Amino acid sequence: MSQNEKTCLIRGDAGRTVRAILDRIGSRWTLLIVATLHGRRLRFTELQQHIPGVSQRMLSLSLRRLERDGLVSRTAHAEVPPRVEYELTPMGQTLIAPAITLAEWAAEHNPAIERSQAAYDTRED
Amino acid sequence: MSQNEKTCLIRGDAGRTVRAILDRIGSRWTLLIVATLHGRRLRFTELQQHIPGVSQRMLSLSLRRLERDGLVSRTAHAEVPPRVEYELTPMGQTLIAPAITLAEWAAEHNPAIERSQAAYDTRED
DNA sequence: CAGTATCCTATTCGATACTG
DNA sequence: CAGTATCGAATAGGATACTG
Repeated sequence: MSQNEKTCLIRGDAGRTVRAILDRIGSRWTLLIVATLHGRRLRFTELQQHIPGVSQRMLSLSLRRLERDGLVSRTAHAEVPPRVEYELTPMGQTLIAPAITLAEWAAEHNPAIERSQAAYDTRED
Repeated sequence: MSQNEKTCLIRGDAGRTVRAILDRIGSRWTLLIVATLHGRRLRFTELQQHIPGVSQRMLSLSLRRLERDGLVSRTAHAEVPPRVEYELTPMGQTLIAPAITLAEWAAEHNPAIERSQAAYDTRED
């Protein structure tokens, strides 16, 4: 299968799928949460401490969405005070690899992108 | 390098980079434009025809951002009526592979995600 | 043809306060 | 501890009209 055919995954019928995924992982905190949960289970407060800047509200909303998508599992222990633990589901773990691919691209090309932006902006001034 | 170390690409200092990238490709039309330009150069109107639902405004804004990032090049021919052609830069072409990786993940797991969502929603009713 | 400008709506997100 | 509710600011995005 050529790369050009594969590109249809983004453009074609599956394109709606890709948009649906990007609507999720494109959300500010989602990918960060998945990466933070990689290889361990954490409580709500622990997650919040590992992810600087996330508000209770956004952490809650993002976790609920990830749970609904079946990427993260939520385990509430019947204790006082309450204890809730989050971890990646098997499907959630499969997202790690593509996420890393994207991250490596980002890390590799970011310097060039920033140079391009700077050049563009000085031209436009 | 272990996958756990690589995950730091998402969480660590490079994490800001990843967010910067996601702020771009996470934008509704960006990835679609890149995929549409894969292997060919197209004019503004042609792009609009290939990407159903995109408004002039969003196509323009997205192209300007991609151009600023150095992922797309814009060539204006000095003619009447004006003719402007867009194509991927070499760096823009390197984005195709990671995008496909993500798209393949999306295509493969979307059925399971939709089942999970349906199950979650009926539970919550 | 290839845009930009303007207006308006919807969604996202942060801050704060409150609860089982 | 682990959230939800509410409010307001910022941003994204669509529709329409106008221009070099």
